Amino acid sequence: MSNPIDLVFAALADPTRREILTMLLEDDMAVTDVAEPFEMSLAAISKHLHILTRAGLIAQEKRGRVKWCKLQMDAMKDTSLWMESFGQFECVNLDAFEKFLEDQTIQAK
Amino acid sequence: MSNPIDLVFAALADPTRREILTMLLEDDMAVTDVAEPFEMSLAAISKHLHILTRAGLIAQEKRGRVKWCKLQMDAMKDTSLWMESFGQFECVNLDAFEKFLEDQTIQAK
DNA sequence: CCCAAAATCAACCATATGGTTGACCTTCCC
DNA sequence: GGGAAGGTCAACCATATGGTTGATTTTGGG
Repeated sequence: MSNPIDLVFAALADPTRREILTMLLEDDMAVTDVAEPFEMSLAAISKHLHILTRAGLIAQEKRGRVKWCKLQMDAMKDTSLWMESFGQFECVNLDAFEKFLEDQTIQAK
Repeated sequence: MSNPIDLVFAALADPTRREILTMLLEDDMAVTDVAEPFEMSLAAISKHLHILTRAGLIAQEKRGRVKWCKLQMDAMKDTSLWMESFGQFECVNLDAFEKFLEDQTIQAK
C-alpha cells in the first residue's frame, strides 16, 4: 500500500490532481493560487497537494507564510517507464509512440 | 470519476492487479488460475478482475463454465501516452526513454 | 499592536476499496 | 440425475478518498 508506484498511480487517478500537475508545468505556484481555478475549498486542494507530495509528484517549500508547490518529474518518469516496460515494450507500443511523436510535431506548427 | 483514464490509473494503483496484468502477459488465463498464486479468496480476485475489466485493461470471455481473462493493451497505451505527453515530452523524458531502450537491448542479449 | 492573508487541522459525512465468508447459479462429467 | 468445479453475488467490516465547514496557527503589513 505504501509502495511508491502505488502512490503515484493513486495520485494520478484523480482529474483534479492531474490538472494541478498540468498547471505546475507552467511554473511553481502558491497553494492559494493552485486552488483559485477550482470550485472547491482551499482545504480540499490542500489535501490533494498532500497526496501529490506523498507520491513524490510535487514538492512543497514554505517561504514566509506562502507554501510553494513545484513539480517533481522523477516520480512520474519512473511510473511511465513501468508502463512502457510492461510487455517488453512490444511493437504496438512502439507504433503508438511514433504516432505520438507525429502528433507532437503537428501540434508544434 | 468515470473518466476512462481515471479508471486505468486507479486500477494500476494496486500491486495485486499489476501482478495479474504481468501474469496475463504470458497467456490468457482462467479466473481460478489467476487466483492460484495469491493468498486471497477467489472472490477478492474476482473483484480485482472486475476493476481491471472496467478500466479496459483486460477483457473476460466465458467459454463453458470457465471465464478467460486476456490483456487489452490499448487502455494502458493511452494512459502511457498521457504520461509521456505530460510536459510536452520534455528532454528528461526523452533521456529516460533512450536509457530504457538501452536497458532493453542489454536484457535481450 | 492588530487585522487580514495563507494554510493546515479537526471533525464530520458519503462513497469506494479491499478483504472476508456463505449462499448461489452454471456447467461439466460420471 | 447428482455431485463437484468455476465463478459471481450479497452482506458485512475496516480503512481510505474526497469533500464540507469551522477553528487554529503563522506570518506580513499598516
